[in-house]
Amino acid sequence: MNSPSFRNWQSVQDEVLRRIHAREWKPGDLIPNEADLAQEFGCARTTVNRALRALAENGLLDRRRKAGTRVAAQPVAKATLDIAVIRREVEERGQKYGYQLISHAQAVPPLAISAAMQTGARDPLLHICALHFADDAPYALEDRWINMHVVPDAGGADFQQVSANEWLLKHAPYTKGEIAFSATSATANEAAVLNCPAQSALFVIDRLTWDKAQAVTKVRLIFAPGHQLRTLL
Amino acid sequence: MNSPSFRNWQSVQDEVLRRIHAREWKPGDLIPNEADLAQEFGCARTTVNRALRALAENGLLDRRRKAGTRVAAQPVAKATLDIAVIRREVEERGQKYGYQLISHAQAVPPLAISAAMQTGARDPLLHICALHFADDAPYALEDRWINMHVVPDAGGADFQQVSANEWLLKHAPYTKGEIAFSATSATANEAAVLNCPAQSALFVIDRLTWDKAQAVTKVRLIFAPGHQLRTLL
DNA sequence: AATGGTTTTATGTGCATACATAATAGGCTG
DNA sequence: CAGCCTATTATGTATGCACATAAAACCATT
Repeated sequence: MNSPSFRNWQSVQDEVLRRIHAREWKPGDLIPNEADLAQEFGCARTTVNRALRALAENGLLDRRRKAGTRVAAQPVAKATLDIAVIRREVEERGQKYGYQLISHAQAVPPLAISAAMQTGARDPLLHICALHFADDAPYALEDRWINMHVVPDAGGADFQQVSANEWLLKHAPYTKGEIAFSATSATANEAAVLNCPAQSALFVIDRLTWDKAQAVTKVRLIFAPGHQLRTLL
Repeated sequence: MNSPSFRNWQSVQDEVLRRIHAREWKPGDLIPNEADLAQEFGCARTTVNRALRALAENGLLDRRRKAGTRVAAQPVAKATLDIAVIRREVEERGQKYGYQLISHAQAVPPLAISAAMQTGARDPLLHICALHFADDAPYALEDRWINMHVVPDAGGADFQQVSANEWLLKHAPYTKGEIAFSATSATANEAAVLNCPAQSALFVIDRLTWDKAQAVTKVRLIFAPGHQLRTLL
């Protein structure tokens, strides 16, 4: 059986994947180098490189210069979550999106907030609370602090109509951010707003975004009971 | 100001990022085509392509043949989570890892499990419960079902010593999987094992992996209170 | 045997060129 | 004007070549 010739990087990738799954190359194994594979597959080294690089980005291969390429011993599953605007998230489930502003004011934030955002302990920030609906049922509660020094325009925005979630994406660019997922027990207030029993276990997303060295906004999204965030591996 | 010449794809990427952040190219805008950019930057089109492709993979650009490249209107934040083996997760926090098997038996699973795994309603599966520790405190509770038709070797494995979590990664390859994050309220049993009050809000990861068309394993990881899953954007 | 410098090697990247492919735009025909 | 066909265009990718770079392996010196 002479090599059936793999002429594009996708098919090279598929063949490498096949060998990994078939355990011809086991976790931890060193695989042949690019030049050899290229010859075996009857294609250019660039093509093999492209395929292997893609697999390495997905965490299935470990590559190091000179040391060579080996099958990842512990294939760190890279779950790529798409965190979209809430409106889109709801609409993509085929539900009707609704939005209601709860409060909107300048205030000096709790220390935990100003510390995380690295703003002065007495600097006022714009504080916004809003509720997102899916088919008229509460979907998520948004509790957000905005650094007005970084986003001065936010003062003039009409958060009755457009959610801060959406407005910021369009008007406030960020260079980096961090995101955390956790669970929280519903406070009396949260339970009332989300229309669920107090103490319910709720799924939470905390996000903090930065523009260079300045914090742009910190937001906590608390989802109604039963919410799941899913993705494929 | 003559172009300072961007000679590698990283610097091209940086420059494109700068323009996006500086709003020279706003969300939704069509940006110049690869050939033009290549000329402007004084590099080959291949290099520009590499840079733009990487940005598109990160969701910052939308590219379509002939239609061109535009800045993503709603930069769907792609959070890439690294789901590692629990032992590594704990050790990377600088804590001591511990593991204890709770139960290990063949049993006919609840309907919800056999349905999700698409096994026969009366087919027995291998059921494993175990507890992971960090610095001697309960860290996560693992509740797992294994399809022994797909992983026959699992019968002989010593799950007293090695966690199923780890054993499977090494011995059972999978071709695809799904993962879901949510919150749950601690049952009396869970509370006892995790050493926390009943009704505590707990963070949960559900994972189901497949080898081709057959389910390999379905696992629920319930974390001790306060657990956060974090990543950078 | 420890040390430090040099060679070797596998991956990483850039470039010029060619062709493939998707999708729009434009033109032709009825 | 609707419908179909064709030309155009931007991205996608394969190739051969060259050189860059990291890191392991080797060797010589002390």
